[in-house]
Amino acid sequence: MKKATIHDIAERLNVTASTVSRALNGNPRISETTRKAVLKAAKELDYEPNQVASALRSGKTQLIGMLVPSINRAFFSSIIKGVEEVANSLNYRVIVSQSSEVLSNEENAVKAFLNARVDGIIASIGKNTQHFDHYEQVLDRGLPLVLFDRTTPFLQTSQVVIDDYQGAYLATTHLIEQGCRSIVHLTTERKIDIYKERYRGYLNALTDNNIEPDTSMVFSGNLQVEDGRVHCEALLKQERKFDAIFSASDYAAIGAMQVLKENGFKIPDDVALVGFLNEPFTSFTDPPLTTVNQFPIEMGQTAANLFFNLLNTEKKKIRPKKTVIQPELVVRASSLKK
Amino acid sequence: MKKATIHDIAERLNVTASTVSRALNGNPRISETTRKAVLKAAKELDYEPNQVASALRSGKTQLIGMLVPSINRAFFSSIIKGVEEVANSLNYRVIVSQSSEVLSNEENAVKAFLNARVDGIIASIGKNTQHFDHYEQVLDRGLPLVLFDRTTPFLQTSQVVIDDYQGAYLATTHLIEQGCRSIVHLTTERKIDIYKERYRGYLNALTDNNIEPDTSMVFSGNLQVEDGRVHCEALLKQERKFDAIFSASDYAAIGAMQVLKENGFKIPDDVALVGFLNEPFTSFTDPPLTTVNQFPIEMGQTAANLFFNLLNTEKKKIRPKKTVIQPELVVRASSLKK
DNA sequence: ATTAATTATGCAATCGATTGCACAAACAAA
DNA sequence: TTTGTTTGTGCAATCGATTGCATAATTAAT
Repeated sequence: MKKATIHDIAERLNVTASTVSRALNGNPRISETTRKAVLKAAKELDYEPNQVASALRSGKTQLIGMLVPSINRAFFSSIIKGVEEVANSLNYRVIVSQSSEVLSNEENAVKAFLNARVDGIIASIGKNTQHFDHYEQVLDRGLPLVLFDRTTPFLQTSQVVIDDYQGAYLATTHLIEQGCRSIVHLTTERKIDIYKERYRGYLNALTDNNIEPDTSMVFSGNLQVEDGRVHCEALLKQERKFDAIFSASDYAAIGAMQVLKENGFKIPDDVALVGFLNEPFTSFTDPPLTTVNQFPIEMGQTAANLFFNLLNTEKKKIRPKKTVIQPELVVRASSLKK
Repeated sequence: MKKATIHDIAERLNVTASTVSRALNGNPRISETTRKAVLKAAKELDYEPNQVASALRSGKTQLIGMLVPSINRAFFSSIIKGVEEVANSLNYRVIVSQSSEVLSNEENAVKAFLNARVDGIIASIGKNTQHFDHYEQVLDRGLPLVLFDRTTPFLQTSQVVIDDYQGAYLATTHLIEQGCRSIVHLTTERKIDIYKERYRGYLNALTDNNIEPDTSMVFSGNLQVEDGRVHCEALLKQERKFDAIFSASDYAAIGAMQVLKENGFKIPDDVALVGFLNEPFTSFTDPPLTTVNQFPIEMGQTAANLFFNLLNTEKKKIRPKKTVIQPELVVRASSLKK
C-alpha cells in the first residue's frame, strides 16, 4: 500500500495538486472551506509530505551536516546532542560524520554533505587540518557554515568557542589561592589555538600573582593518560619541587594522579591537581578531579542557533559572528586544601 | 555560480541527459567513447550528482535514520560511531535523533525519518516503550528496521543484543572464583529484558556453584550512582554480611565503591566489586572497576551490517536475524584478590 | 448594467536524475 | 539483396511538490 500524495488528495476533492499544496502550506489565497476539506482528506488518506520531492523543488532539505573528529568522545557527543535538540525543535535533521582527525575524511564528509544537499554544515576542524578549501566551497555555495571549538581564522564564518584563556586563568588562579606556588603545566605542541590560549591563561595567572613562570615546569605531549604518567614520573625522578599540576586535559591529569598516588603523595595536600574538559569520569576519580567545564551541550545549542541565524539572514547582510562561552571551574577535592 | 547538471554535460557533448546518466552509472549500453567523453566533461564542469533528485526518482535516499535514547551516553555514542563507519564506507549517511526515553519523542523521530524518506531505521527502543505501532509502520512500508540492545519480541525484525545472561554469569562466577560467597546484586525493576537476563545470569552462576541465592541480597533501584550509594548504606546499616557486589550498571557500582571506601572497607579484600557496561570511567576509579564490556562499536557495526543485509534482500526472502554478541569480563583491581 | 477589483483556483513548467520503450545505424547471416 | 541481430542513443514519462502566471468566479463600485 503506497503513500498518499497531494495528487490523491486533489483527485478525491476534484481540485488540483496546486490547490492542495497551497492549502497545506497555509497560502492565504486558499478559501477556508477548501483548506478544511484538504486537511480532512489529508488525514483520512494518512498523507505525509514527501520531503525529498519538496527538497528537490524548493532547494531546502531540512538537513544539517555535522562533522566531528570522533562521535564517541564525551565532549563531541554532547555537542551533537545540543545541536540535535535545537535542530529537531525547528524540524531539521542532523546528519553526523566523523573525520577521525584525517584530512581526507574531512574532505569526503563535506563533499558527501554537499551531494546530499544539506542546508548547511556545523563542524569542528581536524587537529592537523591546514587546508580549508573544502570549507571554502561550502561558503562559495552560499551555505551556512558554523565552526565550533576548533576553529581557524582563515575562514570567514560564524563560530563558537569557549574562552580557553579564561578557563586556564581561573584554574591557575584557583591553585594559587590554595597556596600553590610551583605549578606544573601539561600541554601539547598542537597547532590549534585552544592549547595556546590555555597556556597563555596559565602564564598570565602566574605573573598577575607575582610568580615567575618557569618554562622547565611546562611539559608538552599528547595529553593522554600515558603522557600524564610519563611527565609526572619524569618530574619525580628529577626530584623537582612542585605543589600543583594544571593539565590542559583531564586525561593527562589522571595519569599524573595515578603516578602521584603510587608514589605516596597526598592529593591535594602534597600536590594539587586541576584538569580541563570536565570529562564524565572526573567526578569518579579518587579524589574527584577539579576541572574546567566547557558546557558542551550549550555549545552545541549555541552552534545550532548561530546556524539558524545564518540560514535566516540574507546573504548580503551576513556578518560572521563569534560566540565565546565562558567556562566554569568545577572545584573538587583534588585541589581543595583544608 | 550554479552547480552543473547532467543536462549541462549533455548539451556540451550534443547528447541527451539519458546518455549522460547512463554513462555516469556505468550502464553497459553506452559506448566506451561516449563514456569517456562524459566523464571528462563531468570533471571539467565540476559536476556532482544531486542526490535529492536521484532520491526522488529512484526512491533511495542513501540515508539511515538512527534513533537512540540519548546521544551523549558513551554506550550509545559508540554504537553510533560503529554504524557511521560502516554506513559511510557504503556511501550511506546517518541521521541521528534521540528519544530521551519519551514515547512521543520516539514516535515523532520515526515519523520524521519516514518523511525524510530514509532507506531504513536502526533503533534502540525507549525504556518505557510498550507501544510499537510506529515501528510497525516502518515494517509495513517494507523498510529495513534493526533494533539493538533494547529490543522487543513484539517486532519481527533483525536485532543485535549482547548476551546479558552470559555477561552476568561470567561476572558472578569470577567473584565466586575469587572466593566470594555472599554476593549482592544491584538491579532495576525495568521491564526491559536486559536486566532480567543479568539477574538470571547472576542466579544461575550462584546455583551452579552450590550457593543458595538469597533474595534479600538483591536490591532494585535506578542503577545510578546515588542508588548504589543508598543500597550500600542500607547494607551497612543492617550489618549484613557480604563480600562482593555485582551491579548491573557501572554507575551503581561506583556509588557502592564510594560508600565502602568512606566506611573503611578495603576493595577488593573486604568487598569485591564488579559493574556492567565498561563505561570509560571504570578504568580511572581507584581501584579500577572490573566490569563487562559490551563492545558497543562492534555492536554498531553489526547493526549496520544487519541493516544492509535486510536492504539487499528481496522482501519475500527476508528472515529476521538475531545476532548475539558475547560480552567480555574486563577484570581489574576491584575484584582481583591477591 | 457595465466595469473594476478582489478572491479562489487551475495550468503548466520546474527541480535533476532515471528508465522503459522505440528506433536508427551497423553488422552478420542467408 | 533481404532479413535478422546487435549496439548505442534518443524520446518522453516519471518521482511529488512548488510556484509564476493566467483565468474563472464572485463581489464591489459606478
